[in-house]
Amino acid sequence: MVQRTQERERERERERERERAMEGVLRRSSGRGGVVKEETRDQYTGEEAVVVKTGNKRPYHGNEDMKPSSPNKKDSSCNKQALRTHLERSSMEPDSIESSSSRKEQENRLVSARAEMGEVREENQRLKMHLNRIMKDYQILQLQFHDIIQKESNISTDTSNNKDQETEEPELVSLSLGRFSGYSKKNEKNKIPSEQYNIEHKNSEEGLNLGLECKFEAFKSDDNEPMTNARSRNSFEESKEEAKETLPPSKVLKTVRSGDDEISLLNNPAKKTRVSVRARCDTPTMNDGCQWRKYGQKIAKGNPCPRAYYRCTVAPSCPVRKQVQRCADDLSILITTYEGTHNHLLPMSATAMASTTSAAASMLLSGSSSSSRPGSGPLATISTSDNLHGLNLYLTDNTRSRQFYLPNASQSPSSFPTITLDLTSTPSSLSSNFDRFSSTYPLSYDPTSLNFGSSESNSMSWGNGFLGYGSHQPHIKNQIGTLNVGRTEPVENIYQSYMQKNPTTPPQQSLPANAIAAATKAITADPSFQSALAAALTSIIGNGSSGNGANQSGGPGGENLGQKLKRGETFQVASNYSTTTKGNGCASSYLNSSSTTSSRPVSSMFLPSSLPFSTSKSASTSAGDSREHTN
DNA sequence: CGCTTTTGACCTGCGC
DNA sequence: GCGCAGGTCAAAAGCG
Repeated sequence: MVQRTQERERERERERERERAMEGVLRRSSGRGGVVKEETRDQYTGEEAVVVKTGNKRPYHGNEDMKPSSPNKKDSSCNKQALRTHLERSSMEPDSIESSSSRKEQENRLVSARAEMGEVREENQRLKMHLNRIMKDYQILQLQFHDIIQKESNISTDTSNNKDQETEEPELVSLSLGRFSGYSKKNEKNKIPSEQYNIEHKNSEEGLNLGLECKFEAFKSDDNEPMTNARSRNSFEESKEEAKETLPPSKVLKTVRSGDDEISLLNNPAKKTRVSVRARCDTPTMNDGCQWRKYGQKIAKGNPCPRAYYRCTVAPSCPVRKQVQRCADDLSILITTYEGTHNHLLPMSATAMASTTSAAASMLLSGSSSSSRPGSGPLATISTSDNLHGLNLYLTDNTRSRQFYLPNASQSPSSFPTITLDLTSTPSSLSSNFDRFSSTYPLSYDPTSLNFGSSESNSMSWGNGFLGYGSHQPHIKNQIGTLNVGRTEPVENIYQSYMQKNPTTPPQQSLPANAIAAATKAITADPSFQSALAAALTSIIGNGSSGNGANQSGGPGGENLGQKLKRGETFQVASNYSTTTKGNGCASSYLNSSSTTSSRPVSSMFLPSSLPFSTSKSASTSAGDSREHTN
């Protein structure tokens, strides 16, 4: 009996010890677990919920441990449960050393989970900040858009008495935020109702597409649709007449053709503005978000590489086409020439590129439109490089003796005025300009974004309008500005610069970079661009074909794009964006500015970019999509 | 089976 | 008018 009693007492003591041990550990773990609980609660009730949701939306590249907090919380609760079970088991065992080690293990896990959650929370806060900035930018753009539309409506009301609608139509200028807006007859044809427009607008807002798409309907490249801009035609015929008065007939045409792209455009409806994108890419095509179907291939003269012809297949009637060809001089450079305007909703992944090319084309058109007025005097517009943030934009017009950028006609196959966005140049003085950009344009982050090729992919992709580095490129921490493969040093400089400016940004591998979206943003958000654009719009809308409207643009003493185009100057508009396959096929690029001279104040285009390279094995596919997506 | 790619033929514009 | 080059078409082949 005594022994029984003693045994019972011993058992009770053991149980008490177990309970004490359990309580102790649970107290400790509940201290950390409390955090978990609290965060769990916050996830559904507090501000953190938004943050967590935002994080959840982000497909986490690379580090799966950094996935949003809910899995971690789950893990934490599981850990707690496991800990309890483990402690119960271990308490049964006489060896307490083992249980203490396991406790430490559990504690370590808790600590690591907690740290991860903290990181996720910080990142989410940053994302929120970026989101807010983007929203502000969008609102600004929206206001400007409405102003332009109001001006347009007022002016069209004034002039409607004198001119019929047919004449007015080509004068219409519609600005859309990366979308096709329905402000013209043409859009009426396409039956894009205002509701749809609103939806698109809304989508743009939701999708934070800030790309400015300025469409000059007169030049809109809808196939088989003759331009009926009598007024413009008349104005240019007048120009010709003026030229004839002072020049021998043989020189007239030459002067006109070599002097003004717009004249060529307007006199030849078939001529369309093209936007050519040069980028380093080892893959056959650039994936930029749209669906394309190859309809032809030709060996062009002067280039051993065949030129491929693609047609947009997002909508059956979409007139947009593109040509893809490798540069003869540098086979690593892929030249993609876009032609036409999408007449359909673009996928989110395609809006950025579309917006950028549209913006570039619009710059061309706006510049030339305002410069087309003979005797208009010095045009007070912008120094292009300034306005475009140092993006390298080259204008090519093969009708002229001078040819820019593109070494031979085969690469600029037509007589269309072509803007080339050069994304291949060597960066220079990035950091000095980066500060401005980074302070103005928050880096956005979207891992689903812009893919340029991939370790497995043969295609370079522009996803979601964001350039992003693949998760499998953890060594690339951040790329702001130029995307440049194989130039890690400049990247580091940029990164350092950015870090100085944005100390809160962690050096994670996927630091946001949306080269195209940022390029568009930079182009469109820059005050000088806005003034230039406003000038162009004003000159078109407000002055019609008269030659007086050119002086309304921005900076005094400036020279507008069109005039420069007349002389065939090279414009630095394009982000020097390059991608190459490196190692496993991943490429990194960065945008940079190539203009650093003091005479040309540099406002470099710093395009925050991350470049996840798509992982499709197909030559024409990108990650997650069996079809090619390009813009 | 449907879609895409390939590829030779055809069309068109331009220069001589 | 002819030749050249760019661009497009469409049938055949390939692919999932």
